Amino acid sequence: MKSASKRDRILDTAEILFAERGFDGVTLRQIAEGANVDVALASYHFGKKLDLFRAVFMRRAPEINSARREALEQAKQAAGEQGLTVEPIIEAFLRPLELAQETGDKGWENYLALIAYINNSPYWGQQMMSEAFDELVEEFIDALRAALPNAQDSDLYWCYNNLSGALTLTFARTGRIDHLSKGLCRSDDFRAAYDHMIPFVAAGFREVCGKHND
Amino acid sequence: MKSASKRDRILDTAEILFAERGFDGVTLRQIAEGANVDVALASYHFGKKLDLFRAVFMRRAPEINSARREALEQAKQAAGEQGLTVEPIIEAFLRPLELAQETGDKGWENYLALIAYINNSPYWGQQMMSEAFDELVEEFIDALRAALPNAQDSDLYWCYNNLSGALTLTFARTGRIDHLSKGLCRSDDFRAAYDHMIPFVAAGFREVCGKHND
DNA sequence: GTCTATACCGTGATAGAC
DNA sequence: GTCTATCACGGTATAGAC
Repeated sequence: MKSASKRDRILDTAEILFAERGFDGVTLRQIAEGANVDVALASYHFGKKLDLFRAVFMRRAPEINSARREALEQAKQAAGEQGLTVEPIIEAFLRPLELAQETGDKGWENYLALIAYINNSPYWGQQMMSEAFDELVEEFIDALRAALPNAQDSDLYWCYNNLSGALTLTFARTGRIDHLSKGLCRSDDFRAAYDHMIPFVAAGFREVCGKHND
Repeated sequence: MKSASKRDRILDTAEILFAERGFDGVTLRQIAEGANVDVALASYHFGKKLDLFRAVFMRRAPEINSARREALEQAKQAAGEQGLTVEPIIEAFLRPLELAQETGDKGWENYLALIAYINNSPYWGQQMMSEAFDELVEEFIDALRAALPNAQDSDLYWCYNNLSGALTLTFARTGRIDHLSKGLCRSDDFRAAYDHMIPFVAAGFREVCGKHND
């Protein structure tokens, strides 16, 4: 937290703190202290506190979107003529997030926790999440619609809601599952989380959206 | 917000505000104003701000736990000899929450949003959620273990994690699904949410935890 | 352009007087 | 059981140094 530009250090520190304590739980002074810069520098670069928050949130969103888009494209290629099925679509939506962990980049882990905070916040949730991710989510819904031709649209969206909730709780890494399972599961084990989430979610989609398909 | 005792008015107002803005997003002065009491009265009754927060969170937890426990008991009765299957267990876990909406009690809706906030917060999450709900969750895990005799324990807990995330995102009523679905789904329509969540989650459990059962 | 020091003024939580 | 007073801390604007 010394080598990067001051502007980046502010973003990095803010990311950590916002992820941990939310928007209101963090002060600009804490961020400045963590980034080793003057209090006023955040305002200089980003304007109001909320603008800094948005800047942190929007910074990494495009990277997630392209990684997911690329994974979906590759899955389409691999599927070829017969078209995509549910499982690889879900896989393409989730697996790119695993890389965030594998690279050992703490910044990414914090960023995912920040998504969890925003996605579950009635106050910030709708507006920011939609702005950052809805366009890409629509592409995945389209793919799912094609894979589940008898699905009603409302069913698809409700199923996506289930997926989104399960995913972002994992992002939050609250440690609750560690305690509940007496150490059997660790909430920071993204690999295990996705290994269980993908078949879980795929089965859910098929059950709810594939009924008239039997 | 005038008839109840001042102590209750503080709890009710705090519940609304904490649900909307989280712990740090709310001030004691706002709570006092909303409850029409003096600023210091909250401290008198509850001690520190965090103690008030805990009091709000712990107030309704036992009611949820008994409603769920009772629903599980009834499902067991109904199943009789052959024992419970997955679906009615999930149903018993989720349907009691629907009553919160049907009674039109805004307090309950706010309380559920508060659960969403806590469940997805790395900072408050593990400790408070576990204290309030883990004992009962273990009873449901036990029931699921019996219904899915070939399941590994870690699989059960990961699946519960998916359930928990999907459920609490619904609690949060962020309005995102409204926007994403262009009005087709409404995030405050708990009935529809559970109608889709129950088969979704049940299928997920069977898929992940029933594999060796085929 | 990038950054620091400082000052402002409103609001925060809380202790102690009433 | 209630209200007041206090004081630290909040975000932000500004003036000017590098």
